[in-house]
Amino acid sequence: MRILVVEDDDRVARGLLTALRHAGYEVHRVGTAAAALAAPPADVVLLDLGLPDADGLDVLRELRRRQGVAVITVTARGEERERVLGLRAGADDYVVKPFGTAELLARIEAVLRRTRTARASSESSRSLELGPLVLDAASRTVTLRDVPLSLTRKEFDLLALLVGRAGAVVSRDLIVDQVWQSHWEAPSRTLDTHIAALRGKLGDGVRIETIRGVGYRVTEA
Amino acid sequence: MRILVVEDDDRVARGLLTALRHAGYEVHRVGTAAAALAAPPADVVLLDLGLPDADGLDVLRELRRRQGVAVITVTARGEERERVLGLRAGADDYVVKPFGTAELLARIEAVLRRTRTARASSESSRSLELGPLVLDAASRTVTLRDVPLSLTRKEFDLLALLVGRAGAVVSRDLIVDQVWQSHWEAPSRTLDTHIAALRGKLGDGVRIETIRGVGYRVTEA
DNA sequence: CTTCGACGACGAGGATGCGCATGGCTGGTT
DNA sequence: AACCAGCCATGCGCATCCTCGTCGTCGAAG
Repeated sequence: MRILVVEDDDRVARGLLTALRHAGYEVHRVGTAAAALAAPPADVVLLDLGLPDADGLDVLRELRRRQGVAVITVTARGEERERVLGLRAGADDYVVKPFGTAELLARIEAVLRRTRTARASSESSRSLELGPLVLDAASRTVTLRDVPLSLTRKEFDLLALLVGRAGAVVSRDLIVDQVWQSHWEAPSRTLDTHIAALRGKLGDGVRIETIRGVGYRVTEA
Repeated sequence: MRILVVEDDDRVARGLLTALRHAGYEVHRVGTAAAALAAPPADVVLLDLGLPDADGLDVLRELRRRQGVAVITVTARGEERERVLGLRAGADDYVVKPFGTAELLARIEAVLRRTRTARASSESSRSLELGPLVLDAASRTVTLRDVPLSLTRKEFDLLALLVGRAGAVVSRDLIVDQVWQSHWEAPSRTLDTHIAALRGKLGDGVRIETIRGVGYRVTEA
C-alpha cells in the first residue's frame, strides 16, 4: 500500500514518514500542491489543507477526480470550517493536529477497508445491473427500462451500494459508514428520507425492502 | 480431526491421550484454563470441569463463543449440578468419571456427526439447512418447502441459533446470551413466547423440542 | 397419587423503529 | 446578488414487535 504525504512542515513530515514506514507502508512525501498532483499514484493521500502555494481544496478536488485514491485531510485544531469543506469536497476522512500515531493508522486502515470494495469493483466492471435497472459507476448514470433517471449524489451512492449487494441485507450502520463517512451517533431520519426518495424515483421495477431493526434489501421487483 | 484435552490430572490425561491417538485423532493436552483458551483451534474439546486455576464454566463459555468447536464436559460421579450447568452453558455432551474408552469415543463421534453440517456450512456459505427448512444469513430469508416465511428479528436470530446447532440441546442461558446480549436475570416468559411464535410459523416441518430444565433442540420433523 | 417446578397460552402495555412532511442551511449557478 | 437544488435535522404518527404478568397444564420426583 502506497501513501502520499502532502505536508510542508519538515518536522511534521519526518515524524509521519517514520511512523507510516514503520507500519509497513510505502511512503512518498511532497511539500507543495503542484508536486502532489505530479506525484506517482498512491492508495491513500494524507493532505495538509494548510499548504502555502495553493488552496488545498483545489488539490483535493483534483485528486478526487482520479478514481481509486482515498484522501485524508490534515487540519489544525479549531479549523472546523476547513474540515467540513474538505469532507464536502470529497475527502474520505480527516485528522486534526496534533494527532497520535495510533489514531492516524486506525483511520488509514478504516479508509482502506471502506474503499477496498469500491476500488476492486471500479477496476473490474464499473457497471451494475439488477433486472431492468442499469447503473454505471463511471458516468454515474442510471437507467430503468432504458429510461434514464436523474439521481442526486447521495441517492446514487446509496443505490449503488444497495444494488452492489442486491439480495443481501445491508445494515443501516454500514450504509451510513459508506455513503456518509464518519458514522454519526445521533439517530436521524436522514437515511429514511433518501430511501424514500429512491423509492419514489424507482417506482416499481425495483423493490427496496425494509428489514426492521437491521437495514434494507433491494430485490428485482 | 483435532481434539483438545483440558485435564489437570496427569494420570487421567495420559490415558486419554493414548486412547484418542490410538483411535486416529490428533490430540493436544493442556492442564490449565488459561492454556486451554490459548491452545490451537480444535474440533472437539474435552473439558474437565474440576480445574484448579479457574471455573471450568468460564472456559466453557469462552470456547462456546468460538464458532464451530464442540465441547464435551468431564465431571466426577455424582456432580449432577455441574453437568446441568455445563449443558446450560452450551456443552454439547458430557461424560462422567470414570468412563470407558468405548463410551467416550462413541460420544465424540456422535458430537462430530451432529456438528459437522453446521461447521461445514458456517465455513462456506453462511446458509443453514434442516430438511425442508432453508435459512440464509445474508439476506435474512427463511423458506420452508420453498415457501418464504416472514420472521421478525428475534425470531430469525433465535431460529438461526437453534438450526445452527440442530440436533444438539441449546440451553436457555445460551440462547439469552446470544440472541439477547447481556443475560437478564429476572425469570420471564419472553423466550417461551418467541419459541411459541416460531412453532406457530413453522407448523410441522421442523420440530422444536423442549428439554425441561435445560433448553430446546430442533430436529427435522 | 400428590406436590412442586417449569413451560405453554394469551393478552395487554409499552417500547422501538420507520415513513413522511417540513424548514433551514449551504454551496453552486445564472 | 439573488436564486435554487440538494442535503440534513426534527417532529409526529403509525405499525410492528417485544416484554411481562397471570393462569392453566404438563412432566418429573417422591
